[in-house]
Amino acid sequence: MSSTSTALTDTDYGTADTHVSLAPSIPLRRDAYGRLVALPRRERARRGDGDRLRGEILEAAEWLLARYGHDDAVSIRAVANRVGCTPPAIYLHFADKTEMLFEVCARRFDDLRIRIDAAIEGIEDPLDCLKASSQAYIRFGLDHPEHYRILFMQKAILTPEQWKDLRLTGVSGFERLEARCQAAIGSGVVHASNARTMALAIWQMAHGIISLQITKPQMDWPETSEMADHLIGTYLNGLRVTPIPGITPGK
Amino acid sequence: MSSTSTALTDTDYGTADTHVSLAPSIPLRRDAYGRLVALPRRERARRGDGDRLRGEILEAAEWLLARYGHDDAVSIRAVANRVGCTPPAIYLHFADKTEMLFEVCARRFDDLRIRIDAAIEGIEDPLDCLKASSQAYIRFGLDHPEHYRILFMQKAILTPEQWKDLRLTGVSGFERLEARCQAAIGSGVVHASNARTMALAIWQMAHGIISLQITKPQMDWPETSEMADHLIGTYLNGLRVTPIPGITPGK
DNA sequence: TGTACATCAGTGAACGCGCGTTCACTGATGTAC
DNA sequence: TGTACATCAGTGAACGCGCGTTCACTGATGTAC
Repeated sequence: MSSTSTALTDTDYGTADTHVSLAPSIPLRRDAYGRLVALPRRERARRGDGDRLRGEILEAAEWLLARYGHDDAVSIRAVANRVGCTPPAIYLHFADKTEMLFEVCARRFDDLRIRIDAAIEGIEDPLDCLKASSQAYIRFGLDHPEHYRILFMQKAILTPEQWKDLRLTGVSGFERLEARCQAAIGSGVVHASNARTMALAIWQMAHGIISLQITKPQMDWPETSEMADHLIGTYLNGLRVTPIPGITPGK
Repeated sequence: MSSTSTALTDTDYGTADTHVSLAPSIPLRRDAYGRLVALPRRERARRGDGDRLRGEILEAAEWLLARYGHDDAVSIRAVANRVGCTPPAIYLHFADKTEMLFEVCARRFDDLRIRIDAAIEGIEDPLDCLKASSQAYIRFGLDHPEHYRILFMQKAILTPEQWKDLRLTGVSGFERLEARCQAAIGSGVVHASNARTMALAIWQMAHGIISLQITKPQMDWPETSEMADHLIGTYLNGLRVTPIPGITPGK
């Protein structure tokens, strides 16, 4: 399903409570998180194959993000350590740390498009289509909470160029959502002032569901897809030209 | 309106990492790194008056948060510098940095209750009441984006004890929202399965509006109260026992 | 077939920084006698 | 009315850490002649 897979089953040089099984010849030390990390051990790429390291860096960053659940764990040094190169080598492939992190997240979000397309395939009814795409978006966000946090829940650590609306809306799939809203309006099922307002509303709802659940996991949330169905379904019902009286969809 | 006012017009003694412009009468020294820092200049509290510093610390933290717009600027050292005491003095009043930050935010959120009460005063219709309280919540969040970010948009930097549901829901006013939803259901205007689901939905919508606007201010958002009216009004319309066909409230 | 040389893919060591927190101490102030 | 003493409200100096980034360098590899 995803193009950049994160193998959490990879050897984790890991936490203090696990037994570490490494070839004795590999030099080790502990970093700030108490992880045992291997000192540089990677073989340098053949000439002309320099981009190999770029991919390995992104994979390592992805792994750290998934393993430790916070981008604090994705420092230049930690990435270099996991890759088996030295910190400066990262600067041969990325201008700075921000660019590296952005690339990790943007890559992951490439899958979103695929997931949404799969979710709405074959659905004729424009409202069902909107519900299905929202469900897919929400599921995706909760499946990749760290990527979602970095891209959509943080102060703009990313440069303005990276966050030009184009890229932002491209990554979140906003334009395509807007098109689906336009289709719903065009079909005459709903009565809305304009597609943009409608799309923003749906995005805000989906974002609310995802982000509150990410920041407050200890709350006793109802099952996600039911919650989403209730919220988005009820909103769409409220827009209907012939609404269904007081029926809470999905309940 | 707020009990702890932050005077942004105060002299800015700067954080350690910014260029410092100080009144000439204030004694200066250079720290280990050559930075100009203000010497401690606060007079120590009289005996029995030790809690005075506690208040000054909270004020300073509040000021830094507002001035620099990010809690990165609220370091123990920066707070101490602004107060005119030394860093260790802060530990006489707070167990650690997290507790200090939590107190700053919780204090601010005491005002939320007042704002919501003022917003719904005299409103009879239960749906109008829900709309008004949501509007107030959203306005409050956008008026204090940093506090909102720290409490509701970050990884749990706060200890579990601080985030026991009790405190969380108390701070956000969730229980009172739930009561208003129960009132709406009781009045027979809406048909919803239960008040909790309804309250969660409204909270998610309000949170979506606030948090997306905080993280993506560069997007071309419609006017906030209109947006809120559209979203929450349409949702409530969808729940109505006798819904209004395709009318987008507030548009 | 050998050799000079440019280039690629990095390394090693450091710079300069800020951070939260601890620990031993101090000087003014109130109080008991 | 004076004085020993406990306590309060702090200070000064350091510990130990990780961070992003830069700069001068190096060794293997391919290529031109």
